[in-house]
Amino acid sequence: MSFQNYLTAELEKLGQAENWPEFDTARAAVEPPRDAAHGDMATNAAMVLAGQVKQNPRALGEKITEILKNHPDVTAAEVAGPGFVNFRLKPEIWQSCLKTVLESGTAYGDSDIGRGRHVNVEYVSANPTGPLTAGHARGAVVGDALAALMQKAGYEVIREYYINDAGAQVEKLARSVYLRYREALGEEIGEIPEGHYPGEYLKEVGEALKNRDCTMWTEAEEKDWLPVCKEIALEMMMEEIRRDLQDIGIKHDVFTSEQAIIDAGAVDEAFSILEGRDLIYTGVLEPPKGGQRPDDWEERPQTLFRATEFGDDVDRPLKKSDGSWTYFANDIAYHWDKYKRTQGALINILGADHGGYVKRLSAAVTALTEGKASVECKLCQMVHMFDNGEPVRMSKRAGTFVTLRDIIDKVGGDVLRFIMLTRKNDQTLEFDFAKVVEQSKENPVFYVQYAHARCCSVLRNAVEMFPDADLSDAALAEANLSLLETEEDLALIRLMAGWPRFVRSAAEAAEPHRIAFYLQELAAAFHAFWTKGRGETQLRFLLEDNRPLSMARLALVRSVALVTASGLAVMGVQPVEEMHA
RNA sequence: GCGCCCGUAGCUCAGCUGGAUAGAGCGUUGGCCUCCGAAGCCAAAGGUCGCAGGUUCAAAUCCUGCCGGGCGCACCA
Repeated sequence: MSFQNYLTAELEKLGQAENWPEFDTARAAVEPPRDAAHGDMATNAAMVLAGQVKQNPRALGEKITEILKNHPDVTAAEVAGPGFVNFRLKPEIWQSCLKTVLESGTAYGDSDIGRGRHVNVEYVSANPTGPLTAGHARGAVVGDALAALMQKAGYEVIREYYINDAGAQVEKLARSVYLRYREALGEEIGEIPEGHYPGEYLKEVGEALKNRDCTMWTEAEEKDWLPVCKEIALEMMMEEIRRDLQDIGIKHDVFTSEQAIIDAGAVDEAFSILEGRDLIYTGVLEPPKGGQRPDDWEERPQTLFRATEFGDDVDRPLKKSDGSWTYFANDIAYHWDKYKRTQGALINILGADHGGYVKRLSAAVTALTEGKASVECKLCQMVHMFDNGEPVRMSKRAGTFVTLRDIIDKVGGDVLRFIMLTRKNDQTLEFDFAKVVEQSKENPVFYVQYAHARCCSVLRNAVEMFPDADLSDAALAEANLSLLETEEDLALIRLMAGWPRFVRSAAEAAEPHRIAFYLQELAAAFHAFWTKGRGETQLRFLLEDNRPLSMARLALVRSVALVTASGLAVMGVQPVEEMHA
């Protein structure tokens, strides 16, 4: 029985015995205290209940102390501060945690809080009009790590990519490709005109079209070559995007095409549902006040969705002036489709520049599903690129920007992934090409990997020292773990014992970056232990003349490696076993 | 003008969904290599948690209003 349940049950009894008024223990928690010096576990129950049952918190704390002391695993308990009850557990409780780690491997920390429920994580979803950039990289990593985290927490996860292959942007793309096609045929095209994508990356698309169709389209009209250019451009761009993603270990389960959603009539369907609920009307929007008023603003009636009824600031247009659907209308249909397919929660990972979009989207989802579902949008703030402290100049208009491919080539996927998770998603992130490959403690990637490598190194040395010993995880799990009784041993064990709790709360908060911070903390504790062993022989992992303790310490070291690997797996980073200069 | 996000040590950032004396890295100062990897560790100094109210046993955390910075603001995606 958990301490939480034990305590609530005992408090119920006490309440009856002492004739307390009605009380609620929901906010009474049993948790490890923030400061380990306070003990192994602590509860705020006395403070939560004091007001409800009209008793002095410290006096109530004394009674709770007695209750806890009766628990077989508790060795000591005391009231502290304003009414906390701190208590200590038998060392065996902690030591046995290592056995669990060794038996579970990297599955340690898995939980079932998701209870198999479905969650759809949509991420990247970059326009297929160019290569993925540094900004996309962040969303890609955050989304993928979140998906892995939810999986570890017991959710059934669908990883999805929405391809914006309809609308004006892809037509612009197609026209740009047509220019490159004519260029490939030897024509002098000069400067790429306004309203086209200037990037060099389209040259190879034009080239490919030339190689396939020769001069077939040179004399054709736009209505004939446009679909051709569009198709080949989309195909090649998506291929490149998939390849980039694959090279950082990202593979989506589902790619959904915006055009396919439209073609399937899903937009009409969603529209008529909303219309049936009287959520569509024709009206005139006010222009935005203040400095940002567009100069080409024309006041005219539009087909609007009553987003304001669901918390948005204004009602939102569903049709453009030419009568076609807006992006938003398509997106409503897409989310309706996604909801029907997913049968569960929807999470979108978006760039910060889409911040103004989330209210209308959740309004639409709430409206369509009649409140049965909602979409949670996580916004990733911008990534600022540096090289050794110098900002890397980027200009979208000139077509010069740092691509995901650049980063992979320069620092590799593991570094990229780790660094992208070293900030909370709504915090801007600095990415410095020079710093992220530095081999020192200020680089968290290195610091954590180094800890893992050191663990592996100890295990390699153990083979030398005890050639006849069975050092498999199963064997180490049977070591005499009660020998791990120093404060240093227990500190490390406590940290690892908290891993499952940590994973759960990170999953509940949908914050994968926390994993990176946990791993740094674990690495720090391990490095500290290591260094202490240099001075105090008894704190070394391997003691030639003390085989039982060595085996127990190996169980500890191996556990550190496994927990680290377990965390890195969520982040999608490969643990390294050796690092040499 | 409106909406969303951010404001915590000199700098870059955590802070486990309201808990005890607010933490880490860099930088500064001073220590630790006959011994498992010193690419590491230990210690010291450094804070009105942007400001002002409010909620309660308890606020960096929740609410309101300001101040400062970022992003966005019909028919783009």
